[in-house]
Amino acid sequence: MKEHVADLITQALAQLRQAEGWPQELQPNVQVERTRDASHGDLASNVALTLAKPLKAKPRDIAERLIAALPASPKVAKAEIAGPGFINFFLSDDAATSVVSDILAAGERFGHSDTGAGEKVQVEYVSANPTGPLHVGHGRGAAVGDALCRLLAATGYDVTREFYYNDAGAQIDNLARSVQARCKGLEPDHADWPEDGYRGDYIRDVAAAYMAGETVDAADKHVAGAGDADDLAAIRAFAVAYLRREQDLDLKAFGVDFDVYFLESSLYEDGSVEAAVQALIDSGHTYEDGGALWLATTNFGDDKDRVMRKREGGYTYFVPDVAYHANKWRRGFSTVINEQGADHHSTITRVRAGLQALNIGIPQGWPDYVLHQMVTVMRGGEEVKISKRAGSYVTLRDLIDEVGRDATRYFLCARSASSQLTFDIDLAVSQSNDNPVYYIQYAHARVCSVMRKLAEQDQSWDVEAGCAALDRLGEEHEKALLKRLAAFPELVTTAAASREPHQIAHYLRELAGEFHTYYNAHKALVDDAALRDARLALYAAVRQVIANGLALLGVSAPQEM
RNA sequence: GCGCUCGUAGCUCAGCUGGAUAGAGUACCUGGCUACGAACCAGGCGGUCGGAGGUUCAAAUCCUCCCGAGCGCGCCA
Repeated sequence: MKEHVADLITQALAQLRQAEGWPQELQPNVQVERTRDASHGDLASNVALTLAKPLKAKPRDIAERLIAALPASPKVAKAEIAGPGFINFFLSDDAATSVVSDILAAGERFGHSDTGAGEKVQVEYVSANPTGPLHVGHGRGAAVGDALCRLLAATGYDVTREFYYNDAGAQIDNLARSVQARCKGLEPDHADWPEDGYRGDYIRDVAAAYMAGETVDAADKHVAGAGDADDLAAIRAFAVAYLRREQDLDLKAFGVDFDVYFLESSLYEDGSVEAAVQALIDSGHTYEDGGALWLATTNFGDDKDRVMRKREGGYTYFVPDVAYHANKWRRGFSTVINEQGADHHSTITRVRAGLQALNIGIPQGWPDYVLHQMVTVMRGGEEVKISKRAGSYVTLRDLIDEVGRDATRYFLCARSASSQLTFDIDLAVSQSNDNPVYYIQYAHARVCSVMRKLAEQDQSWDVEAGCAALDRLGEEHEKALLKRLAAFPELVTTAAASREPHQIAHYLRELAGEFHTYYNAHKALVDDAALRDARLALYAAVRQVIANGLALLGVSAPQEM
């Protein structure tokens, strides 16, 4: 509809270039937007305002001529000048109500598009180190990353979801030593406890399982506890498998899946790290200093050069990271989005610099990043920091157990990722009008309930009858709903393009609110059969869009609550 | 000190990427179930958009400088 109106304006402009002698080179970018205020019509354009300067004329005069030159359209009832020179368009009744039949015809695909044209996109998210349970921060990454994948898939991209396991670094050695210490009965405050060891209670659980000879199934591996407290390699393998399993269970409970689990260790095993190092050396951007090998990332915009190989030997984390991203590029992902906590933002410049240094055709600014800020958890007006399981932070499992999957997912992706998030447990668990998740789900359940009621009254309704009677919709509340519903497809497109799932959450709150208002103002089950059919069609359309929107967030749409 | 993010109603946050009178929820006050589900609705109260300049027809939005908050700034990952 936006395109249609923009097209009308463009035609009017073309005519005025002829009739009024307006300059041929006058080719403004015609913008048409949905209005916020119903008194401003359905769509509005600011072209006249942008033309005022080049034409040296008053915006309102220009608007007047444009309106006079607009071709007639069955979709537009009227166009009028408003304010400083806006042109407001009021849709015809047919054009406004047609969205209902569109929605009911498209079903769960309404709002979906082929914008992405099948382009391969990879989203890497969560990527937690296998050194402990997932915490709230990982939960935010999981909720945002998953919603992002759903948005991209809905807009026609071929999405690969990937989880990167940092299973090869010093922290894993630290994990192994921590578990070993527990195997030997040491407590974190003991003099022989490893420096910077992991102190959480879960380490004790891992040690106990190892000593008891339990078998852990994680991914495609089966690892049995050897029960030998002196076998560090065995402890290490067992601990990693154990914690991976725990994380997998957390993610499963959260309803988050991945297509690829990529192991950092595999980059060492298959020679990718060595190959990347050699390629960087060959690029001429490396040098030796102080016994270490450096990459001159300052050649690519970094504020200081970075160490690749330490004086004592061994590569820094940065090197496999470059190898990993080169691997992503070679797998054909023209777009890669890394969803991470903002505390890792400093790696962005250096990874991109490393990829530029490789000189294998990777564009500058590749890959994309979506960074989420910290989450603080509140309960009873106070910040919660302690978790029984982890010893130091609130785990994702704690949250899911306490407030449920739907509320957790909704709260974690309902805010813009770039803002710090306060997760209010009291609000999330409240089954009352305080809780936006239930508010939205309730709107969906309400429509289902009305449909059930209809069946109880032994009456029937179908899409065809509803769509045939749409001209009966004319109440202000109905117009508002129609307008809101019509905005959904472009919302999905812009939310995907700007990588902002929270836009969907915000939209759903508004749609649900308008539906509840309408529901209270007008009954659907009226004696006038045609009016009833039309209103039920609108109900069904609202239900469909709520279901589709919630699906993009990974939140369920219950039939009853 | 440098970099990234943020600062909007008492509180939690939107603000469609520069548009019209800055919006929701919550809290507080007032009303509405003999009702297609009250997990709901209607009304009221509440703002120098952190501050100051600048850009232009138009700035919460873009630029500069301050103030404040969070996160980074390792031969850790």
